Amino acid sequence: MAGVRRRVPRQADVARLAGVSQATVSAVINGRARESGIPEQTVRRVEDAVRQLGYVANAAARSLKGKGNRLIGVHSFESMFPIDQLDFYHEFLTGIEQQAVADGYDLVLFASTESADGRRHIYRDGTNRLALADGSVLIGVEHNASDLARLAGEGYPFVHIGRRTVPGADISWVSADYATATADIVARLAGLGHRRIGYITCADRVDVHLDKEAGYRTGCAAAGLPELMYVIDPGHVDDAWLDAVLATGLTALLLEGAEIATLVAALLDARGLTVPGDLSAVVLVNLPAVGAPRWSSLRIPRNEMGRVAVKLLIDLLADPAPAPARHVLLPCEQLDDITIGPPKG
Amino acid sequence: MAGVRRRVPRQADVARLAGVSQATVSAVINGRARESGIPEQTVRRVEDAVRQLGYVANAAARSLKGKGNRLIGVHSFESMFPIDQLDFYHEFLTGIEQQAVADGYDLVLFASTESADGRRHIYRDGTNRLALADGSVLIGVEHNASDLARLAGEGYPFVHIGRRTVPGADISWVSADYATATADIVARLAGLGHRRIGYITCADRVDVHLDKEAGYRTGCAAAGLPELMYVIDPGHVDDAWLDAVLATGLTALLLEGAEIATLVAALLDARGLTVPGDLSAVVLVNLPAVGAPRWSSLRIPRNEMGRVAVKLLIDLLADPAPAPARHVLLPCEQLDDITIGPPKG
DNA sequence: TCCGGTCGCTGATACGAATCAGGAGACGGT
DNA sequence: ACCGTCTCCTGATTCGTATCAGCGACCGGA
Repeated sequence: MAGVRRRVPRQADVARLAGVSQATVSAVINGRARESGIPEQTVRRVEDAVRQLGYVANAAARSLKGKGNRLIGVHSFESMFPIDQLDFYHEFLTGIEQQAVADGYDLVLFASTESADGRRHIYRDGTNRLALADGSVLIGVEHNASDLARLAGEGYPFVHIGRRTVPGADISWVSADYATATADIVARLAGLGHRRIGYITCADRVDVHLDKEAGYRTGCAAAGLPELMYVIDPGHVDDAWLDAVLATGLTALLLEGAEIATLVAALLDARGLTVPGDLSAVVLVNLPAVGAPRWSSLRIPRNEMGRVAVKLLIDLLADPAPAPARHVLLPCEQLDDITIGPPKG
Repeated sequence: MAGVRRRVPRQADVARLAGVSQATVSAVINGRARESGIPEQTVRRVEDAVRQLGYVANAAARSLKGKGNRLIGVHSFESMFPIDQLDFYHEFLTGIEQQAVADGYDLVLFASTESADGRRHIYRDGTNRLALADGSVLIGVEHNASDLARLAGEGYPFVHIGRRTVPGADISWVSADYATATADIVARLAGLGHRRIGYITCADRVDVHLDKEAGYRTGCAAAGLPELMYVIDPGHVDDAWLDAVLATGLTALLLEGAEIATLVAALLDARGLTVPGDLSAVVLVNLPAVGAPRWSSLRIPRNEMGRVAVKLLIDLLADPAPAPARHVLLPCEQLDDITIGPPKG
């Protein structure tokens, strides 16, 4: 850092240098020069002064006046770059960044809101730090319904990545169309001749799980198949449980997540059962590269979700009137067919 | 965003409800009640009013009043979340985020500065968007010396990740101690009996490469070994080249990067030579999980570099006087020994 | 009775940018 | 000479919060 650390220049400094008033500087900077009847020559003088001083508008002052500062917040309810979830946030962020680049926005990653337990809060010490940004994209499997409701109640513009329903609040979100994807998979299996398709899920279900469940039901109904749902506690699944499940004559399995898939894969393996030889299987999430069986799965369009969330948010920002919440469902591809086959026997 | 958009309450509203002045509300909210001599009873009245109205401090007004935004910028000279460089930025960002969390800062990822060619600039239209943040961390293998010099000249506080020397400017940076690590590896190989240790590098060397080169020279000098440097153009390396190199009696190789390592590995493989049986090899970068030979390599402490960069920046921010640039070298571990062995024969 | 000293607050002001009402000066018309 | 109009700009005010100087009331001591 060479040289003297001069005070950050303000509009007043620019004005002094250009020999005009602060109000004129503001007009020029905000492109209101023409309509304010400021001649080209003065505009140039101001612009030169801006360049010479390296003036940049103070974000706080700008948003205090109710103006945007081309800043989009990104808030997650846990650390954004955790080692063990590298892929998870990364893909969303990629999409978010791409769209921000395209629209000329910068991103604010809210990190200051983390409390001692590692959770992140929207409201902290009575302040809503998100207010610094023009609007925010919220991501997170976890969520704090009351914070979300409060944020929506304040009229703060935000878009949630992942479907979220909060009683009493209408929230804009972008989600993957799990329901349709799941129903399609059921249809596909039914088309191959499967008559008894099971769905294994976990006990603490949030919105995203409910979507898949609904899709499963729809798919079964459409194909005239029975619903065979198994709500399990991953800690208490053993051979006996598998026996009971297989005894019902299942020929195909949908599995809610990577953890469940890993568990079931181990049990099947111990039993000497093969996939898809003995049983077809599809996992309803993006599988991590390691630590999960290599089964057919869904491709959740995380990059697109990030992009669309930002696009949607910018739409909301452009609309000065309080617009109704908007919801976007993005199609969810089914990834390869390696563990889908005809029913055995 | 449902419902009536009622005005967000301010301190004045709280004050009216509690029957005190706005200044009193401010004092209570900022924990200055005791020192301002406000009795417990009044504090409670104010707190009740805060709860009743759901008052939340306006972050913009707050930081307008204070001097900083508690915003740290992160600028890279290319897209921050590129698919093909996932690991590269990710680890730095992890460290940066961790330290930001620890110190209660938020991060601004500058995305708006990207031009059509995908490069990112500090100065756009003559203005410096980085000024939005209190200070910034710059990352990037590429760099624009004149932009850096200008930024330093303006007195803008920043820390570069990776050693950078720019003529005429004194730049704070955090780097890995490549020189020591490289010298150590040479010493280690010499200790195993190697007498002819080669160093293969590329033509367009920047600061980081020069550090390793210096370390190599130091190591050779300390062990009394000859310097055997090969500056190659990755596009023009073939069997003939390998013949020439091997003819000099090399028993160990240091390789500048993953690309060079991959290339040499292919040539050795074609020749039926094994590592470390025929030749010991160490790569002087973090190797990617795929697309490179699994050779011994350096572990570049990217996470720590990110953390220390933020810490250093916050130090600089805390110091109102123009501090001299500061430089930090972090130790660089050598990762496993799988391709290091005694010289053949 | 008057002075000095807390206590418990309040009023005024500053932060930096946006906005609006208005004003000085030039110019043309009568 | 006077009015109206147009051009080009300025002063004053606003946003919500933090902070500081200071003020009235009350109390104890002389």
